[in-house]
Amino acid sequence: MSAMRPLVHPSIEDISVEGILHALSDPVRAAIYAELAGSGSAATCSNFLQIKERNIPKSTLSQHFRALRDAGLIRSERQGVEMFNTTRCGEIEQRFPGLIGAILHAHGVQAAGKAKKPGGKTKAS
Amino acid sequence: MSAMRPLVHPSIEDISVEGILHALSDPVRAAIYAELAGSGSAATCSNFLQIKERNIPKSTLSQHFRALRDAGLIRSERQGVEMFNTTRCGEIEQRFPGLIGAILHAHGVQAAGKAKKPGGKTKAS
DNA sequence: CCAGTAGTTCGAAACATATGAACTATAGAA
DNA sequence: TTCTATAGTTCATATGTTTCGAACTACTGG
Repeated sequence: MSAMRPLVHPSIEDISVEGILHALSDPVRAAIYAELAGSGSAATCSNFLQIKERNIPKSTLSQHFRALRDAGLIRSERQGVEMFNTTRCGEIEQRFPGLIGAILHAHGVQAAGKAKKPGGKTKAS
Repeated sequence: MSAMRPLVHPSIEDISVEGILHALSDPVRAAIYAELAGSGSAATCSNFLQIKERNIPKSTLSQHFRALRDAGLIRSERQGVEMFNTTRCGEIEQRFPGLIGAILHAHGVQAAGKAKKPGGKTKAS
């Protein structure tokens, strides 16, 4: 029982901004996506069992990859026993120019800031 | 009982990309924010009781404004019995250049697309 | 002080997310 | 072919988040 659904990728027109933002608003998914986009090459799920100094259970990782796929951010293809995941940056750039670049850049800025002052807090109003 | 907490705005350094993306991944909040950013002027909560052809209950609206405020996207100030809300676009642009612009632009692209083909769907793979 | 308006808080229901255990899918060895 | 190992998925459930009506607070002008 409980068949394994075939992989579904939304067509480019069905990709929504809300979906993209939601998918990338999770720190683990953002890190996975940044890594995939940065390397420019394909990677398997289990390359990310350790990320951001955390251990992610593989069931959770699987869900994260599904979220990225459903949002239209990545394309996943089975090759033997593994899954190869690549970003769909190019397509998304066509539809929403500058979006992915700005988000990745912002994540970079934030990471750089954290590295400089590890525990820094300033007053809020 | 149940005092009313004073308004809190995160300082610019405590604003996170994840927080911004999460706040703007909700269609209602995205619409509110786009409106605020587009007009460039202040607006009260109840200006948005109708938005995107939906009626939003005011308790829900209040939570949405809180989410935007906590994410650092807007600044709210009480003036008499009303709240005046303005975006913090300028500050965020300093910290995360291009981010807000790209998101607002993407929302614009998406709205334009929807207007053209109201029920259009294409094949998924 | 009273009534009216703007927004907030509370509590419960509806929805979403994370994770261990059990599963499917594939490859290669025996 | 059957057995074993590896990679990922699904399911059940516990935990967290979101929504929204009802009741509240805060302020203003009689």
